[in-house]
Amino acid sequence: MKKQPDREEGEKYMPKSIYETIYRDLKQKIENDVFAYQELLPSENTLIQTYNCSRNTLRRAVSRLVTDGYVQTMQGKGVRNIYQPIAQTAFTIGEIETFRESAARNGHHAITKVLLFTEFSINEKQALYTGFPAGSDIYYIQRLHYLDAMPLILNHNYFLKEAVPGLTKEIAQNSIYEYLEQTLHMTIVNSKRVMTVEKMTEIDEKYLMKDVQDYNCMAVISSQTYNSDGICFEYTQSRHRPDYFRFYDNAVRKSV
Amino acid sequence: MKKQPDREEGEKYMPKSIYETIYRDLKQKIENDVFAYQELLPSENTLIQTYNCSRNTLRRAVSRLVTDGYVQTMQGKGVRNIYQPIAQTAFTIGEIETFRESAARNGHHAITKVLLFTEFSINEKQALYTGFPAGSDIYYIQRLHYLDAMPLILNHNYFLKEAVPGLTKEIAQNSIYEYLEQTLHMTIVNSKRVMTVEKMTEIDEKYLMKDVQDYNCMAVISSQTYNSDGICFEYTQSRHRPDYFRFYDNAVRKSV
DNA sequence: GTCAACGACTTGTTTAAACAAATTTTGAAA
DNA sequence: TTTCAAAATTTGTTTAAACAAGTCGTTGAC
Repeated sequence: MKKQPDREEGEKYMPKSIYETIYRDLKQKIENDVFAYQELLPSENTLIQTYNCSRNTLRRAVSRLVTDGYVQTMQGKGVRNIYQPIAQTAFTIGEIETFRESAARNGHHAITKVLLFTEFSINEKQALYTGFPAGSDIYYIQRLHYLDAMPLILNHNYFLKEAVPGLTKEIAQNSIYEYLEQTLHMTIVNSKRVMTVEKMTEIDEKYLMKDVQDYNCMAVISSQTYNSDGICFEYTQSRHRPDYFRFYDNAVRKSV
Repeated sequence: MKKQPDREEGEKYMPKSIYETIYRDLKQKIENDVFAYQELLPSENTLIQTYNCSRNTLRRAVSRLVTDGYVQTMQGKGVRNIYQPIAQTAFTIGEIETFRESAARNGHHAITKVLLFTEFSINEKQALYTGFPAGSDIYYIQRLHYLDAMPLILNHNYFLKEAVPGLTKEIAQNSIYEYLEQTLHMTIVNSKRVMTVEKMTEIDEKYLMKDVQDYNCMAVISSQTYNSDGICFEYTQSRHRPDYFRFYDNAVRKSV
């Protein structure tokens, strides 16, 4: 695995680094049962020969599998496969990906409906929970996300206007992130999220919970997203229909 | 930063690796505003001289800060501090830590009450959601966790008996994890978790939700925990009082 | 046969070096 | 002064090497 080919214009995605190529290959092998659950993967030395790479590069790939909860390393013993496929209800969160991407990945059909598209300036109260300084000009968008014709998520988006110029209702109806990345060439870096359970609002009731009996709460994910300039350009509150909400996570024990 | 001293018996914790020492030092400096929000940290070369370590070791420390959402690296520019302190409601999840540890870290007083301590064998139905093979002998424990005299969490613990021998009601009342680590010398490695919102049960109502108005849901975290032998020795369902539940997370955008 | 020591093999940590890629600074030319 | 190209500085990727530490099987002494 000596060199990676350059990526061409419009070409399908290809990992730009060796360790990521190896990571994806191992991950795919684990998902497809090439390595059995609870069995040891081939040793570092073996995999180094398989991929013809250096030890550091291989270890870098494996360490990502560890944080994904796919494998577990044991000093002196080896690397054990602890991956088990999960029964998916509607879709899986866990990375930064769009509703569309997430739906497609799980074989569903996604539609987005824009309920409200407007602009205003952040006041003192909003500054507290959005993290934007008071007085900032923002786009405020309410969007309803359908999965297979069923409304599942109500999003309240706040986009910093100076960081995301030219946003329109049409873009919001398709994919805002596609616009950010493809047109504005923005690079999304990370997203700080807080998950809570909140009581249903009238808007929730009207758009999401008509058919849902008994529940009076929503699963809420509030997030602040940063781009590669270190600017927090988005605050979003995602209100999920509770009976279809699942959030997956893997926690690795740090040395105590 | 040439060598780390050996850890002595009963000594207070000291990181056993150089990169972790650096990670902790930088983290603490960020939390204490030694580096201002949105400012660049000193460059790699500067920090290498500061800590007298190699570039790889320093970069390893910084990469943990990235996954923690503390900093953001920008090729050609530098490393930007994006840490902002969070207003904590009751406590923070995000790592594998005990209720006691979590409470203490946030300056609260924790009490645990054992509601039920029993043993049985897993049946077919339970095998589905616990992940234990049918027929496994397990301890089943119901525990109520109080924070500052307020009941917040109701835990349903399933411990694999052969992996966790000698568990008693007394241990459950104190700290099971302390028993696992100190007495059984077990090493906890990782924990796969799923977060959902579920309707309140009679038990929830009886123990947790007497004073809580209007909510009819619980925040539920179901987790499977693995030890260093690769054995899933624990399945736990944690049912949280919704108005005090917060789950923090930082998602890093992987190359798209 | 038992047990300890050794060696082989595993993953974990650290250093060093070279090159790539992105950005900023410098400085010379216009 | 402005402009542009080169140089310096920054982080990103990869290789190589050495040693540490944990596990396991073998061997040999008893």
